[in-house]
Amino acid sequence: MEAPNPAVPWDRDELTVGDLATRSGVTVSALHFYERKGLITSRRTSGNQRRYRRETLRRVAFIRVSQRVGIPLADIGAALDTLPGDRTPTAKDWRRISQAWHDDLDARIEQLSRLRDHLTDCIGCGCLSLRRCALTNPHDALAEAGPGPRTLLVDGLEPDGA
Amino acid sequence: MEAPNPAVPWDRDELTVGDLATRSGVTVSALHFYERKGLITSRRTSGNQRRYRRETLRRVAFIRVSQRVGIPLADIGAALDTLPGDRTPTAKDWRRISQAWHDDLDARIEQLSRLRDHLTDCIGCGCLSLRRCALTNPHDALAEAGPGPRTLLVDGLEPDGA
DNA sequence: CTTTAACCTGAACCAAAGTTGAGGTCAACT
DNA sequence: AGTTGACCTCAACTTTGGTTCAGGTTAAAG
Repeated sequence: MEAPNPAVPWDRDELTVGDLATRSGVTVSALHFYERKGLITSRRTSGNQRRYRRETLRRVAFIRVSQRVGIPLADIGAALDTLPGDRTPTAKDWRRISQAWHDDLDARIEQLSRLRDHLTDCIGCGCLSLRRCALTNPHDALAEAGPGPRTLLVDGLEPDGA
Repeated sequence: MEAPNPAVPWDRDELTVGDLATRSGVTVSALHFYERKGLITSRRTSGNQRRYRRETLRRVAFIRVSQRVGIPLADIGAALDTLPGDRTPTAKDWRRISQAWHDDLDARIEQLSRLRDHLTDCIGCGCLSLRRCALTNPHDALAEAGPGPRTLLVDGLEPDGA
């Protein structure tokens, strides 16, 4: 409840983009980028400069942590959109949306572990490319992930003698 | 030892790009792409068409398996470059270079697990953005990975009341 | 001999997550 | 009043792993 400045230029206890950059450890260009993507928002001063609420610091922290966990920005944005718009998010809110990342992480760890085990088998048998190897089997559930190949591998390698 | 054709057009037991595509499950455009990147090689017929040795089938299988494990093409290429150039790679050769992926996979699983455990802590404490949280600590070894931020987070969030 | 399928090259385009640069404005200090 | 330094926008460029398209050639089948 301090005296508000008359021409709304500098509401003290808002952050400039530079402040936010320094304190979040994210570059200014990245903050602009996040804003274009709708992950954070700002008001503008009479001089068209951005001013962020302090709460934004926590949002940016969440974004960075999420990226570190391997979540794409689009998904992070979708999660942030589930936060209440009418009030400042609480610890409980953050806890809720973090839980989703935890589950995601679990799933990815499991998937990588399965992949590793298959790879171990393949190393053991020395084939690493054949129809009896799970890694190259298009009917394996793992084959569904990832962009690109129509199918992973096809029969007929072994008899060709390569 | 069948009779070789006089004008070298079709050495029977080489593969056309279409053959290779069908049998490896990789599109023709991707094969062209791999070749531009030096991951596979071909000879050309008198009519400028590609002909692949059967061995290439195994190379392509290795490429796809490696991608599935999450290795970038550049690294796959580097690994393939360590294969002997003077003879057809043996199962032992493939075993050797696959072992590197296995170790890589192990390391990534471990890293993700650590990340998950940190996240669990953060969910527990409800902070998910503060200096006492390992996930946002720039001095954490995990912070070294990934492109972009100069540092992950900085002190002073908590007292600001966001 | 003609038609069609497969092949060739090169250029343009896609997504993600930004960075870099040009050209211009705003704000604070001297 | 002038000079910094921080800010603004918009456009172009980066990397990775390809795809799609246009325009042209080759090869196999009828």
